[in-house]
Amino acid sequence: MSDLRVRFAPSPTGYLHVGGARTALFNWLLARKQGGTFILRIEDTDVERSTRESVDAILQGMEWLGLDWDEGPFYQSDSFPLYREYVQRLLAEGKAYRCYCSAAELEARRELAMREGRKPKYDGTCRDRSDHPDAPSVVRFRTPQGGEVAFNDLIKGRIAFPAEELDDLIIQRTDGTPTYNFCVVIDDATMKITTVIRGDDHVNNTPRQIQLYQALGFPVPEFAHVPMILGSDKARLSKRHGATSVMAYRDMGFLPEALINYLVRLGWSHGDDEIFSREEMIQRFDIGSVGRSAGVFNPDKLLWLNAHYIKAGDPERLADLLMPHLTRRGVVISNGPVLATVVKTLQERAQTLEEMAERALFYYQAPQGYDETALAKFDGDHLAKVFQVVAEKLSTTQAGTATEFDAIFKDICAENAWKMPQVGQPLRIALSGGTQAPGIGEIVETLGREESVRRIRVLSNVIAGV
RNA sequence: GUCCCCUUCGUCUAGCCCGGCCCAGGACACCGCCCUUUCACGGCGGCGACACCGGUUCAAAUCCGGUAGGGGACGCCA
Repeated sequence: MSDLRVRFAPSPTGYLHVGGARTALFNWLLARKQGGTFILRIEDTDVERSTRESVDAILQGMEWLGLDWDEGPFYQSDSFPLYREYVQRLLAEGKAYRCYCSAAELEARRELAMREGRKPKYDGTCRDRSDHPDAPSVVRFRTPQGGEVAFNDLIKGRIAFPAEELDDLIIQRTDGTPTYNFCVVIDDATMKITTVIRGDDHVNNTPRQIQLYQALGFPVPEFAHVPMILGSDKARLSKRHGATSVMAYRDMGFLPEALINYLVRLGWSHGDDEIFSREEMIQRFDIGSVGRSAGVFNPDKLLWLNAHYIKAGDPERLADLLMPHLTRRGVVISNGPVLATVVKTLQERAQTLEEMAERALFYYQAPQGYDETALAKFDGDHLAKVFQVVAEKLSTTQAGTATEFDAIFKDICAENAWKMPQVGQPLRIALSGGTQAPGIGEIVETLGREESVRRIRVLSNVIAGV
């Protein structure tokens, strides 16, 4: 056990995306490695955009990935009174003040500053006013001026900002609700977070948060800013690069362990290792080994990892995970082969569960049509002969395993002076409708002799024009 | 515009802190060959990078300086 306390703090304005998932993963990994505490906090201070659906989607994503939290989920919206209290305190101590500038005025000044090439920061209009007009106001933090604010980032090293860069940020809106930068500080402090691991896009917020910690008399935690994830064009990853939602990957037939493995290697490495079990990840993870530069999301590598985990996966579990993909295709498996045995014949041939479902279809639905061009490579007489011989052999044999069936097909080849492809291809077409399928011995074993013979006779009749 | 960050194969990265073992290693993708009962799996091989310029040094991917490029932030969003 250690006193390390980390948190993942998403805002519920959408689903859990891969970037957030990776941040959550790094937090989780560090907590598990050090025996610390992983806290889940929902940052819903933006009442306008936060939704219950998003919260559910995020929790669902976390659960699917197996990122379990020790405390929470906590909702910032439950702590509004607490934030108010701290705002009052800063106000009373003169560390914050009321600002009566309207949003429109501010916007205009920002634009002007921008156009004149100046930093668009708040000009301090209300910083020292002593009147108290009866008008709507926000509360601003009186940020300390002079010197620099620096911190030692666990990933990026020392980062320093001149204090002049920091303006008086709003900590409480006109409607009385607190703003993000203020809430995180209060929450991280009261939740005794020791290490803040979050996205790169927060580095600029860090110095102002540090000033807030100091003004409030809280100890400053450590920070680790993880680089962003980019799309193939090196722009921030977004929907136009493909799926970004964690759950979308589940629906596309990815295994959670594949996504996790992919994500942990995006920005972090341990020598030349590529495959990590959950335990290995926890054992080897080290926040200091996270790279400093942004990384491009590479779907091909994810696919490769997924194929790896499908190959290595337990057929029973895979069968369970495959079910929804089959159901979506209207497949009823009750009258067909046991799904786990079907899975075994497909594990080496599918990169995703979706692909596996597609390839599994023929086991449960006899071919409605046949690959004509593949069939055309053989003449009718040959086909008729092969089907006749095989059907006969199959209906009389005692064989039951793929190996035994394959031996039978070899014998048939020898007896008739046929090459294996001359027998294998026609059979595959009769059994599955096409040429891309498992070995014929495997198919016969899982389909069963009876059904196999039936399918062979059906094609045989089709060819004979019956 | 200002501030902050980043820069090794197409991509993820090892190496960089503690210069020589690196004419730079692994993985994905791609190409070729092999295996083969189709499709895959697998095996073997190939292609392919230290952003640029200068400095320090006997020696630099590794240290220093600059340039360029990319990204992020600048909100009564988080």
